Amino acid sequence: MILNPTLDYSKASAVLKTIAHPVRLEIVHHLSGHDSLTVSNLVGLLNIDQPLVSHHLSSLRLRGILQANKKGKEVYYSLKEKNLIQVLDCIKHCSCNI
Amino acid sequence: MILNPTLDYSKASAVLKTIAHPVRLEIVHHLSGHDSLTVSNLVGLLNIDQPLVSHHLSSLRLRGILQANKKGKEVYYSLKEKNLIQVLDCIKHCSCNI
DNA sequence: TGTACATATTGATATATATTAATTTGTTAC
DNA sequence: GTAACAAATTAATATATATCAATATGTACA
Repeated sequence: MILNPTLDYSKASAVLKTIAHPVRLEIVHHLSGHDSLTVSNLVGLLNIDQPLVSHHLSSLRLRGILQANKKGKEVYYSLKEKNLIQVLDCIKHCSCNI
Repeated sequence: MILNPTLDYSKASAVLKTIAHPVRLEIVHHLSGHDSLTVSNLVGLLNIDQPLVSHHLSSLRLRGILQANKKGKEVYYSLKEKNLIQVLDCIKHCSCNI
């Protein structure tokens, strides 16, 4: 365990930038409450077009935040970077929803 | 105290987007360790041009993350949204600096 | 008043990101 | 094979953001 971590501003800002979008934030939020969800599941939950959901999913996956798991026709997405649950929770509890 | 807060994705993503930049993240980080700092202080710490520092400071101020306090020639900036310290700390402790 | 200093603003340009529509790929089951 | 479905990709366009250089504003003090 790292006791006195410092901040790599570039890396940290890249992660924040990736989740700093209403749709991607909602995706991460939904996935923090489920083990995994398919693209269709998310399309239903988010109520936006499938290609757009796929696009956001792929950018989240490319940056290592999600992981994809193909089973037949469906692709199951899950949160790879579990630490983000803590970050979301912190944001949720903060009144920083200015 | 709010016990079971939900997430306003638009607001939360706007806040995250604002701090999701290496320079602005570093500014917030420095200010989380000091009561307040002048623009010159920050120019020295960040080692980038003054107009660019001012520009980032003003965007952080406009979104309610920092507050400015003019004393003579100098402007003292401080963290208005103290909850962000917790968010930064969380990011720092997470291995989510992918 | 005028000079020096701290900070902010503007305009120009470059770059990144978001969104939509249309199409494609891949899988299952008939 | 082909129809139906799930998901991904592409291309086109719109929008937002970052950066730099130049300049402006505001304050203090000789």
